Amino acid sequence: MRNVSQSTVRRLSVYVRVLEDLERRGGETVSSRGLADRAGTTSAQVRKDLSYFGSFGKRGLGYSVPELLKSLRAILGLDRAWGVAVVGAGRIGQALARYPDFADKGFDVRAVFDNDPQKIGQRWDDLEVLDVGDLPQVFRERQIEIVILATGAESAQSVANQVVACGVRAILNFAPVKLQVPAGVGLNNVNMVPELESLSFALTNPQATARGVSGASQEPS
Amino acid sequence: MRNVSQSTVRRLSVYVRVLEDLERRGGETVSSRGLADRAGTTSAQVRKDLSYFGSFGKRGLGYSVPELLKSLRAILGLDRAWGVAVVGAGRIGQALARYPDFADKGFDVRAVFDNDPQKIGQRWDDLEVLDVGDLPQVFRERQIEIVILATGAESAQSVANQVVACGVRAILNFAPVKLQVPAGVGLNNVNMVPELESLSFALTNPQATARGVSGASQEPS
DNA sequence: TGTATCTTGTGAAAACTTTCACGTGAAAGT
DNA sequence: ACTTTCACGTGAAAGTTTTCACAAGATACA
Ligand SMILES: NC(=O)c1ccc[n+]([C@@H]2O[C@H](COP(=O)([O-])OP(=O)(O)OC[C@H]3O[C@@H](n4cnc5c(N)ncnc54)[C@H](O)[C@@H]3O)[C@@H](O)[C@H]2O)c1
Ligand SMILES: NC(=O)c1ccc[n+]([C@@H]2O[C@H](COP(=O)([O-])OP(=O)(O)OC[C@H]3O[C@@H](n4cnc5c(N)ncnc54)[C@H](O)[C@@H]3O)[C@@H](O)[C@H]2O)c1
Repeated sequence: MRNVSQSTVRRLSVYVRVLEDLERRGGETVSSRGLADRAGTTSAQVRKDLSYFGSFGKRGLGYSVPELLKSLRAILGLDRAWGVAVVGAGRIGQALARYPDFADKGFDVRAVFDNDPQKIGQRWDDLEVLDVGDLPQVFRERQIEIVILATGAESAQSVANQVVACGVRAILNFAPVKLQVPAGVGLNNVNMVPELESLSFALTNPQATARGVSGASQEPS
Repeated sequence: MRNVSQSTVRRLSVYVRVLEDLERRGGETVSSRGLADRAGTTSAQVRKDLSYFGSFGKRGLGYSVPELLKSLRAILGLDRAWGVAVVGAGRIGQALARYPDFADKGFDVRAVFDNDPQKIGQRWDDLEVLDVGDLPQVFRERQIEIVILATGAESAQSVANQVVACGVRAILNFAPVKLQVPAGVGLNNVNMVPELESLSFALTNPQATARGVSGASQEPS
């Protein structure tokens, strides 16, 4: 398995979601076409994506829903729980720390940190906001592997440095800064402003945005 | 200007951010290289991106910071204010509605809606949570053009239908569902779980994630 | 004026991603 | 057993995006 593109990985996520849904409904098998329609892509794309990782289907029949789900979960590393910490207990940090979907998907938020004495000690559900000074110790104790960074932009780089120094190798960053992290550390950024700006562009330049979209299947019947 | 790719538009956003920063520091001109280094891309990419929209630089000299900023703002539609509404006054809706960066960038959150009587009437800063039943009237009065959709997944499609019926042609969706919208309506999705899953993949398959990244300039000196 | 230096704008090439199309194996029915 | 149908897996083709590389315009300075 070499050189799998980011878009493929993102689509695998979607396939997992679709397969979970099918399994819940009692579906036994699904074809690349069935998967594609529900995931919003094409059957060829589904087969190509899966082919990077092996052969999972039966010719003439399709894929076994539970088996493919199991395989994809293993590929994405979703067959285990991950220890997650949120740093920055502001509005977005709170929304994220208490977002139930994370735990459902195996991303256990095991700690929340802030450096504001007003915030430290607050209890949210079964989480307590901890002092960012205790971060190294707590990270070790609670086996934190993924950090959700939700401090203000000015502190983001320094927090990133700290958590990397603690051995964390994956950061989901919400602060609007381009973080510098050493090679080998995974970094994904979530930026809302560019999302709005891309909508602004689409509204301003309707002709440059012919993108079909919406509703119909991607391929001929 | 035909067929500008989504990635180009996203990068234009970044260039605007970098240029604003340069302008604040009093920078007069910048080269494609200077812009690229700060934006995390390459000089050729910068020039190519800009070339879709015209010629903005002076050979031998680079780009005038204020002029390029003005041009890019016009291209992205950021030389005006947009009327934004948040639907769904839950945790994430609240964080978004009160996020000061939106207003700074010309995205005016002019209304927040919910359907929960407990939520309706709450005041946040100078926003009041309104009844989603009043949505059509308020949208007309306050000239809402972009909707941030932050309800639970089950209501998302029905809210989308409502706001499209009110003439809204741009939606930023936070609910984890694939919304169906008519052609001509811009739709961007923000999904946190796939972001975490892609980190999980990177942690699980380090060899498939050789991506250099981080710190150094993208191009030779 | 001439020359040296800089950096744009852009075709062409390379790299990457998606789509096509078909050989092949598996199942079902006659 | 044979035929038909289905749908995977995969090379090859098509399409898209990024990178390369260079001609040409602009400035600076002797
Ligand atoms: N609110 C949103 O909807 C939203 C959306 C996208 C991105 N963001 C970004 O997320 C970040 C947080 O936004 P917010 O709205 O929650 O802001 P906020 O000010 O409410 O929260 C920031 C929190 O981080 C804490 N903090 C600051 N420095 C810290 C440090 N060194 N260590 C630990 N904690 C520290 C602060 O005490 C505060 O509680 C910002 O960078 C913002 O740009 C916010
Ligand atoms: N909390 C997070 O960090 C987070 C992150 C990413 C995505 N999301 C998604 O955003 C959405 C909201 O998440 P949340 O954590 O804020 O949940 P929440 O339950 O706190 O908020 C949802 C709000 O929407 C309101 N609502 C429901 N149906 C409505 C309708 N038809 N019209 C108007 N309002 C309606 C509810 O009354 C509630 O106030 C969910 O789809 C969630 O999956 C949340």
